[in-house]
Amino acid sequence: MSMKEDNFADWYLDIVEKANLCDKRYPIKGMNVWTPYGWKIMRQIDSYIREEFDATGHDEVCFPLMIPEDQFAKEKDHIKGFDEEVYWVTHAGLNELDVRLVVRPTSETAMYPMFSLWVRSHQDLPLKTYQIVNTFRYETKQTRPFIRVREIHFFESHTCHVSEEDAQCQVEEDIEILERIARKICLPYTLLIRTEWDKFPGAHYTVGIDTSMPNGRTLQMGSIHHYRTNFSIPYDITYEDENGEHKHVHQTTFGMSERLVGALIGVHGDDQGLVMPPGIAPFQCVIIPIFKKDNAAAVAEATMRIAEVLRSAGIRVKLDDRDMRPGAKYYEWEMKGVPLRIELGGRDIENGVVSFARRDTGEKGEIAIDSLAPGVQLLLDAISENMYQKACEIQKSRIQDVDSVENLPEDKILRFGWCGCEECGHKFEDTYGFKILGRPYHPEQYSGKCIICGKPVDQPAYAAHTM
RNA sequence: GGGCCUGUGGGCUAGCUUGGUAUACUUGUGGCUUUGGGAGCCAUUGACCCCGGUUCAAAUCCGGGCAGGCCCA
Repeated sequence: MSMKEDNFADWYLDIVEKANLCDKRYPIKGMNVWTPYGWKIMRQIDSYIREEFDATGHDEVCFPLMIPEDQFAKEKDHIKGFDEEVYWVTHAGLNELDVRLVVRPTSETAMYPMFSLWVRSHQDLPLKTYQIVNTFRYETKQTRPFIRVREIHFFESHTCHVSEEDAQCQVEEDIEILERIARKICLPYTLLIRTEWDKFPGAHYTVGIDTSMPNGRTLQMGSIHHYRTNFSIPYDITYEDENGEHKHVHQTTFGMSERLVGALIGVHGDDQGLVMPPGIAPFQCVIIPIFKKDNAAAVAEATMRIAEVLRSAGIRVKLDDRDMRPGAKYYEWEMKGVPLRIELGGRDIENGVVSFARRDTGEKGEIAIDSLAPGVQLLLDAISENMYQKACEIQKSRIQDVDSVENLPEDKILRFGWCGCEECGHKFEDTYGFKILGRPYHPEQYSGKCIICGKPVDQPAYAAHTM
């Protein structure tokens, strides 16, 4: 039994520590320091997210961190949902503030009063914006790096549309973007419409994006919300249509966070450490020179040359020329999850090759120096594909159909019948300790009976223990 | 929300029951040496979470705080 499956909690913290992804010693619970390697990973993910959202017509913005209390409280469900987990600024200098300030837990209430100024005509729509900022939530539960923190590195897109249908199209576009991001990070996911009691406060509906972790629990990596006019009414976001009528906009949001980092650690890592998906690895390939006393200069020169060849082919390369034994470097870069290691020594130079080792499979081999860049690219693509397939298989194997409440498997995602009523839902959750993740966003082939009341249903529900 | 456990150099850790000079390994730094899977030798820096209490004396006992970890709802 591997450490990863056997004791996920210790394994996870060990990897975070040894790969040096963050420093947990900052003296505020749930607020960790992003150290260089961890931040490089986050930045790679952010860059790709930016690329995707820019390419689909979204504009990046950046709103203030603080929100006046009265502005925050306009949407009643929203304030109720966040009441117990926001940070308050109550003083400034020596004065107590007349209007307290909320430190944003998410930015709807910061943005929407401004949106009401920005949007006047149907020509201003759709309004598609996003920002990547830190948000704050006063978590009272146990915190864990990247997975449950109080200061959250957060992506959020916010859009306004002329109609519910238009907003619905935006949800569809978000799902396409999500698919590309998930491929890049090699993470499988499920899209489930959350229960009424678990949806985002103020939303018309919420689609949860979950992935499965090695301890059998699910981790929500993000969510997509359709707000209808639930926010545009209290925040008065209206436009004038072609006929001169004033109407409320329909809104959506898409949120993702640093949990993507937590997910990729958990899904891809092994007992040797992190395994980074090539798509977002800060270093896709590390080059390690193998010196001998008499060939040091020639080897150093050759490694610099191949590093340059790979770099100019657009590959993110680290040349590790530190004065250490090669074995020590292998262990270190394996821990950090670099997808491909390239070794170059006297023997390789003579043969006109470089030696490589794959992080995902451990496979070793050689690449002819003449076709270095295409050879490396081919390997990176193969690693990415292999990681994705492997993760998908594992995720699939964790979903289990159940048709009775007898002997529910504790470490599986349950697929079962639920009539959809709150009474049966709460009864199921409270009695068996699973959380209902929701019902599929994309309808599935299904016919069964509600596991509680026995009413026939044509769509399944999913439930699991969550991180 | 409820319960349990823990806090000692950068990391990991001994010592705590029974109060009295703080242990090992690792890392860091300087040097010599070495490089196809964690090399070796020498020298050296570096710690009892915070506040209060008990005591001649507290890492050790007591109370509170902060921080970390686990389990249950």
